[in-house]
Amino acid sequence: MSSTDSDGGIPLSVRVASLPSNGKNGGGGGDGSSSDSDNVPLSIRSKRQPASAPGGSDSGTESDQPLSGRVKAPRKKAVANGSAPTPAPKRTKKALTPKETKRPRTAASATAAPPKKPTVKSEPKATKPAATKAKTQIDRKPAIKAESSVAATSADDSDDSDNENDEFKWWLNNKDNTGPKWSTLEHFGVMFPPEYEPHGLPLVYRGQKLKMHPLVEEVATFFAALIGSDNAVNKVFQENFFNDFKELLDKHMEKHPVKTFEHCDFSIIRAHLDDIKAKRKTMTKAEKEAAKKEKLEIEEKYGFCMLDGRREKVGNFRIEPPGLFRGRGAHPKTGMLKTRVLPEQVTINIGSDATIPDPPPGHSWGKVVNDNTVTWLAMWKENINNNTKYVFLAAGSSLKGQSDMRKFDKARNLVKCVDDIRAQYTKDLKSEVMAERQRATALYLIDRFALRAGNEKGDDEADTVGCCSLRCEHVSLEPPSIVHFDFLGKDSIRYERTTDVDKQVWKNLRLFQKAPKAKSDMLFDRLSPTTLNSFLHTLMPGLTAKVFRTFNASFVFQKQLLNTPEVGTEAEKILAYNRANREVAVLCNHQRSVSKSFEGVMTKIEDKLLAVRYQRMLLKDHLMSIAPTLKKKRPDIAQKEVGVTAKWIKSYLLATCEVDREKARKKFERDNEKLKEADEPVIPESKLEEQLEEINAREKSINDGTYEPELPVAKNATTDKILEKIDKLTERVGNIEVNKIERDENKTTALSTSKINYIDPRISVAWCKKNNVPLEKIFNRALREKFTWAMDVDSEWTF
DNA sequence: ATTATGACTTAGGAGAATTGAA
DNA sequence: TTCAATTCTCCTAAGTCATAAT
Repeated sequence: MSSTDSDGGIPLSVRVASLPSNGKNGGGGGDGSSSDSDNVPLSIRSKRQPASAPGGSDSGTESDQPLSGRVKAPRKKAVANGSAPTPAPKRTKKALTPKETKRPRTAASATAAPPKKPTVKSEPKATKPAATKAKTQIDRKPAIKAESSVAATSADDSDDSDNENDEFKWWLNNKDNTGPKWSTLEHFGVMFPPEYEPHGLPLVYRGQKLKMHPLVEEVATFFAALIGSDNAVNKVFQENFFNDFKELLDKHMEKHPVKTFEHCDFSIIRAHLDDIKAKRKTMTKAEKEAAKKEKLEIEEKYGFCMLDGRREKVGNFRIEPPGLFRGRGAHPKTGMLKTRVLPEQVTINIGSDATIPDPPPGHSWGKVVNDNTVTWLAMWKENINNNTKYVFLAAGSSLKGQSDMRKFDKARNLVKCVDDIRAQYTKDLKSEVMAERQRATALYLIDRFALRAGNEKGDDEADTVGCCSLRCEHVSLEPPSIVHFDFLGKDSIRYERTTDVDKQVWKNLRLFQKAPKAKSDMLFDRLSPTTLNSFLHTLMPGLTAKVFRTFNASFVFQKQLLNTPEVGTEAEKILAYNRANREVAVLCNHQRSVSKSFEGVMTKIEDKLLAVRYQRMLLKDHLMSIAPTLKKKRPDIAQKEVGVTAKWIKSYLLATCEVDREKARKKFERDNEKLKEADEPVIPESKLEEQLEEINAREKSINDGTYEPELPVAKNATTDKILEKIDKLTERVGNIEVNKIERDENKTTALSTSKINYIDPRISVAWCKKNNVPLEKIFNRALREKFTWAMDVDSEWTF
């Protein structure tokens, strides 16, 4: 988002008067760059990059460079003696923070005790009935009054706080975010995936069937399930998989013959998996019902917790099942075996007064803590990268909602000071101090192009970068001020873009690339996200690099929404909304893979559109012949239909013949089948022949040019009726066209990510109110739930 | 000062569920 | 009703950033 955007007639009351960014114009050089950014043509979209490096476009040298071989640029000018060449000893600090590990409580002693409710310490209202004992779900009724829900919910007049009423409108109190995250917390722990059930099917090795130990078989089955996916043909994936697979073979099976991946044939197992899948498809209604019910029961139990006495939804209560690690892009560890998580590895976080959930029979929890400074309910370490996995509350929960709102408020705060900040970094672009100049340049990129901060990554991860970790090879310059970016960002999504930048920025980039730096050296060698962020803190409390992304996304969105037609159908308004959304998605480089059905679908839409136009044409022609004077009043009926050529009409009509024949045959078969079942005489073949003959005649007349099309209205319809029908068709044409345009523009752009994470929902709510568009057209259920806190704003609210 | 860890947000893809066209 | 296409949900990887450990 550029500076010019900010003055571009934005009605935002919030904007601060002066535009330092323009001030930069004065300094010369700033201008050109800023202007282009407001309407980034969609064509700049970058493409997803296949598994290898991006290819530095210009000299192309590096694109096939092995990850590991990459020379990491010396951060901080190689700070004295190349001390500790990275890999520092892993350590195992533990000792979870506050309180103490609660009574470890063996499975035996805990037995069947769902959260009993003597929950709260001091609260008198803790009326939990003993009845809870037998329940399998967390009680709906809050055990305690949320003490914080003060005024807002003040209608909390106890008696009937049961349902709707007790909805906790936390966003109406302005609570600060410091201090503990909760005071009481009860939950049922986590759900473990089912044990592996061996199928006993063999691996085929060099043509020989090999029955495997269950633990080996399980892993073989993981691979079999991926046959047909990109993973299965990825060399790194295969190698990593095979290493772990082989290790298990060696461990569990004496003298097995397996030596190389290439000779392994998993197809028998795969066939079995396909079989299971097919079987599942043919489940009866009753079976489906039963499965659904079971799922619901589980969700009812593990899916909720009691947080400060309120029932809240839990997000991912399932422990991740074992499988093959599917690292994205060129991840060095992709394909490795992600091992099964045992209860002994899981830490439970729960209120000190709550009943500790039972671990699965015969097991115990690794640890139980009562840490109310964090929001997670459970935690474990995953074996691939030694990362911590958490069980958090769902997106719609109050905890998540609160931090979400805080995030957007912070971004909104930036609206007020962004002009000053831009002025500051524009000035710093010319700083004598290298570190400052780099910082300013990086900040410019973050602000203009919504780049991520770009933390350093290890050699055991995919080589992706963000702003601070850009290497010289990722940026190529072209005088006088064109920059070409090409690098892999988060999730190995390629960022590719050619654009004009501020002249000083361009000069700086050239300076930062100067010899003796190599292509693989860091562009910003005097900068790290830490230093950048601590500088940002001095400009605005809580400001970090990522706030710019949120700010710019929401700001651009709000600005783009101004293109909503004031008069227009709902569809047109929604199109404008989605376009604004798309603009943001493009800015943030949110991509998705083109669905395989895309081309076909587009053709179909095109055909549908022409078919409707053809219908409309027939009616118009008819009207012109029976009431030629009408065209004075309705000039549109004299207008030609675009695209409906004689050639198209013919092929269309012929195609209908084919379709109709097919239909007739199908119907014939179906009818006869029914009759057969009912033991009644079937319709003779001749009947079908008759119908087909009719169609053939039609086909012939089409070919002759003697065919007289049927009108899509009754023969004796009045002109008014016909006009009415024409108007209906016109509306359909409009809708199809809108749909077509939108779809094409949407091909590779993912709108959801920005909608979920970057665009302040209050902008959308206000827009809906202003334009009379039902919110459901914009936000699905999950979004409405996630953004409850945003629903109250009025139509004039601005970001 | 630097690195490691911890906690939390952001991300795209797979598969399930729903919707729409025939 | 049936099938295909679209949308939604779930899943979990991959980021950011603050803070603890060294």
